[in-house]
Amino acid sequence: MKHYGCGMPPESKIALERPDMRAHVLKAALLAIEEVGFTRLRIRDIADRAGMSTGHVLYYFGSRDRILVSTLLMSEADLDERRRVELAGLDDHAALERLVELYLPKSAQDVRWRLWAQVVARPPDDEETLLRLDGFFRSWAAALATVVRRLAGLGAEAAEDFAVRHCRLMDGLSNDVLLGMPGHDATWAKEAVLASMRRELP
Amino acid sequence: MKHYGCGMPPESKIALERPDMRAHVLKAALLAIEEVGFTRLRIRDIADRAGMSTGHVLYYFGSRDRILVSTLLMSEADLDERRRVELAGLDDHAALERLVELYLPKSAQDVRWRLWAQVVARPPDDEETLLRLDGFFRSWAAALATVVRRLAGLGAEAAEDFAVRHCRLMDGLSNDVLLGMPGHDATWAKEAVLASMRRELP
DNA sequence: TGGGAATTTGAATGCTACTCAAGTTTTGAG
DNA sequence: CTCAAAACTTGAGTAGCATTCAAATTCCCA
Repeated sequence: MKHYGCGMPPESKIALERPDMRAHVLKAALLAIEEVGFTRLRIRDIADRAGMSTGHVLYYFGSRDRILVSTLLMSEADLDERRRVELAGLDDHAALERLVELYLPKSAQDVRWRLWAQVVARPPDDEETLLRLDGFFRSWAAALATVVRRLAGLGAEAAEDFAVRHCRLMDGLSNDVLLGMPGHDATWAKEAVLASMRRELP
Repeated sequence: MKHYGCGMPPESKIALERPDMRAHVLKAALLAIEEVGFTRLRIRDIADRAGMSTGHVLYYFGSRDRILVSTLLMSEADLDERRRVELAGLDDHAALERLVELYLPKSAQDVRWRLWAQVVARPPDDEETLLRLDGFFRSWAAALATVVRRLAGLGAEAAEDFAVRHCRLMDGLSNDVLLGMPGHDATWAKEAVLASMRRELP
């Protein structure tokens, strides 16, 4: 677990010397978002919680947007690991439901999903970051494909197609959860996905 | 076509007297976004193009966020009308494809979708605006349901379910288009949706 | 141990949303 | 028609934020 982000010192040639410091800042960022809320988040809030100055945070990450996308990458990496651990101990039926729960936002304030919304609204311009984000999506789809393959005896290709379509569906449903659309809470989203899955699975 | 937004003068009791003025500002906002780009958009850019002061724009709309959400509402209302007109002249098969084209973003810079991304990242807090946004979603789903009902002879309920699922799928795919994910352009998104639709339609 | 590179700071900069006091125009009651 | 209240309009002012930067400190290794 290292080297999440993409920032670098002004005229950099080589990434910074202390990846620990970067991870430390990103954890502070998560904490800050939870405490002050996403819309009120200032770099100052992150710096305070990381025990350093605002200038120093920007020295490592270059811009506010890069802090946020790096925080998302860390958050996805952590959840990727957590998913692996949790699903290993469940039977296929329970694993399917748990995967959906882990993927979807827990509420309109869900930090990981607020970060996604932020990144979609102000996308990074470097391809490497985009590919890393896509990698996490693929990891989710692969995990879902594995589960439904065993669960429904689908072929590899059919399972992959099913998985990708339903991950995209969850992305779409998440928009409404993030908007706080009346009646469209986390439970609604979960039921909608599972209903769609049951259409195709026996 | 009137009364798109939700802003009001400071201690308002009644909405502003000149809805024309509001529509005028919102058209200026669309123009400004196209010209200066979404990320660089300042209220000043909108005010200049509307031929008024920044203070006046804010007098009508209250905040930058409200301008943007109102612009989205206008954009959706226009597209709603345009969809109605265009689809009326097409056979069911062509209408299905055209509806998908109209719904999806045309590129990563698609103004309507950039507005959606912005609104999801900073959601409005008043329920009325949320319900109006939801109304446009429902309108899209209803239009799609009508087409597939005729096209595939589905029952009303099945068509509605099909339509809602595929609109959500398009929402999810749009995220990748907006991100500028390599290879995931407007054409990719369109093909992905149509492929999913063909799975269920004869 | 000396010096260059990396790190760290917080004050300065600059930009932008938002406020406001002061006018101008519109409206409608009488 | 009259005139005062309400609505409208302005641009200068305020405040808050991301970002820059010059200077100070620490680290590294030859």
